[in-house]
Amino acid sequence: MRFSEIFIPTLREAPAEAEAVSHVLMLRAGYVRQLASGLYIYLPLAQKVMQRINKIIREEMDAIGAQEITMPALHPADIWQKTGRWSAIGDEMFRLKDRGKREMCLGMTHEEIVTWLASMEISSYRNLPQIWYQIQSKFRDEERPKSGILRTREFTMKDSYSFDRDEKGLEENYQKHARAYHNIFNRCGLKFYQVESDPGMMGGAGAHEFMAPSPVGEDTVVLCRECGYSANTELARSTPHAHHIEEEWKLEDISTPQKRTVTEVSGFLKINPQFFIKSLLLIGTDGPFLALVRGDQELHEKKLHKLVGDFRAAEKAEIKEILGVEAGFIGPYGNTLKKIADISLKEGVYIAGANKEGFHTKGINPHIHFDAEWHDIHTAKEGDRCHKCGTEIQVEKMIEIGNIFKLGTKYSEPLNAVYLDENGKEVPIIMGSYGIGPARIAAAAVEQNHDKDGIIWPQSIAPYDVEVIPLNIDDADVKSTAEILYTALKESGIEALLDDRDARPGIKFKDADLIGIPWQVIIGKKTLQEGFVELKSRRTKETEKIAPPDVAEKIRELLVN
RNA sequence: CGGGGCGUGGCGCAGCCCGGUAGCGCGCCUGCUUUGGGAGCAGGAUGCCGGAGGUUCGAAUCCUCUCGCCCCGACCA
Repeated sequence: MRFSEIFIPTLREAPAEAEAVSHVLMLRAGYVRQLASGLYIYLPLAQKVMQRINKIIREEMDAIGAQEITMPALHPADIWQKTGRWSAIGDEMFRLKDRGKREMCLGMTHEEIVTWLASMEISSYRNLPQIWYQIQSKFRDEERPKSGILRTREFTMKDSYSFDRDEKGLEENYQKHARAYHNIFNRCGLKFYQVESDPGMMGGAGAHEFMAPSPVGEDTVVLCRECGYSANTELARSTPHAHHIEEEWKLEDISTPQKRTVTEVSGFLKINPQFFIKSLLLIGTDGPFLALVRGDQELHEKKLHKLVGDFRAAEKAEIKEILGVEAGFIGPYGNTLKKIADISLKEGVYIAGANKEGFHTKGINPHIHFDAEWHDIHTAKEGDRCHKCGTEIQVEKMIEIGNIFKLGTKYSEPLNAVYLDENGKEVPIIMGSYGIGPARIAAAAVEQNHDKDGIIWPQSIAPYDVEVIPLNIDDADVKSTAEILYTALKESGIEALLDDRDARPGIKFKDADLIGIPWQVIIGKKTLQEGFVELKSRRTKETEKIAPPDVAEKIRELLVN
């Protein structure tokens, strides 16, 4: 393609609204433009990148036997009503009515639709297993779209769905997807991790996320370099590092006037927060109970929710009523409330509220002074130890680029997607659902591959393989060499962008670096008189002199590796 | 849903407090010169100052309402 014939509106300065590096660069390099909050237009270069990403996705999906289909983006409400998600999902779903006043929505995902299809068409175990996938638009009325194309209200997603007779089949298809995803993200040149994740409202038995490390990521992931444990902090387990005090603490109430929070009391007594018990009075479905975590830890509400179901924080008046003292002085010692304590409190001696206005109790020994159910209910953080091998864990921000879910029968049961087994017995289909965000692959690739001058695309998903840059097209030799090389490259099956603009060298260099095509062939008058052109790596900026006839061959070699 | 910020030529911004002819840089157009890292000179075009009301002789500027966008937190199927 010729630069003069492709629309690449580069910007010298970054628009003020962009914050994330990938957003700034994709705007500046002329890849995308914003239509409205969370709605983006993909310009020609971005379109090329997306096509290359989607090609890789299709190849790997096809390789595991997945079959591409296309489902509507516009859905009738009744199917969503049958699974309960019509009401379970709130404002995040775009809803509308058709001319007949029938309720409709724009699909946020396609479990309902694909399960409806399965319920209509699959009747026998002979029809199973199946994997169906599509690359389709999804709509989510995000409360806060952000970071350019990372979190938008309309986006394309590769979503696939597996249908099996039993758990064993599901497990096979789940692992097939995991392998396909590894191939896809590796081929796209991303650094990524497969981590355990919370199935959330997708429901079901198990889930993993594929995460690309980046400071603009919205998820936090716990990693153990030693044993490989990796999990989203929304469920990650860890063992907070145990601390021991030298001196013996005897059980005593100490005066802590007006000191309520752990930070205040810890500062007042000059004792580290890890020797405190943070006591939270919560109201569950069976009444009030205390949740206890170590002073330097945070309660993980999702973990607690899994243990006890719905709960809420007690109000001020309730605390006074139940414990006879105001928040800030409550503690586990000296009451018979049900207690759920974090495992980090199992050992050691602690200070906690004395359930007495203005006092804390020092010397509380968990096994002697109170009973509790022991669980991991803290939020894993940097410095904690791996719960599997004891190594210090690391915590990193990451972009979610894909996920895989074991759904089980969550959708097949309500939508009556069943098959008859060999015995003529009706059995619900076991399902899995698997997503990839192609735009997030692109954004993550830019986040992970850029420098001060612009984007550095991984070869496989770059909009073009090579950019040919004649520095002065007024020079007949330079111009004709560029044309000859451009043609030769094309004939070798290499996708080339020829900067045929009548522009100064500086502009061409700057634009080329911004756009980020991995190889540049620079044709300058002086070097050409010596019989050479230059081949430059966008990433390393290293330059090699090559005779023009050898260029196509050399680049083909580079692309293979 | 809480908190903060911003809307002025295509882009980045100043002007707003203290009301009085709408400015700067970049980009764009024309000509000449230039050509290895965003050129120089000369000339030129482009603004319902987000929108609606109000105050005033007069509003980009003051007041009220509204719409949009961004950031932090919460949420995220």
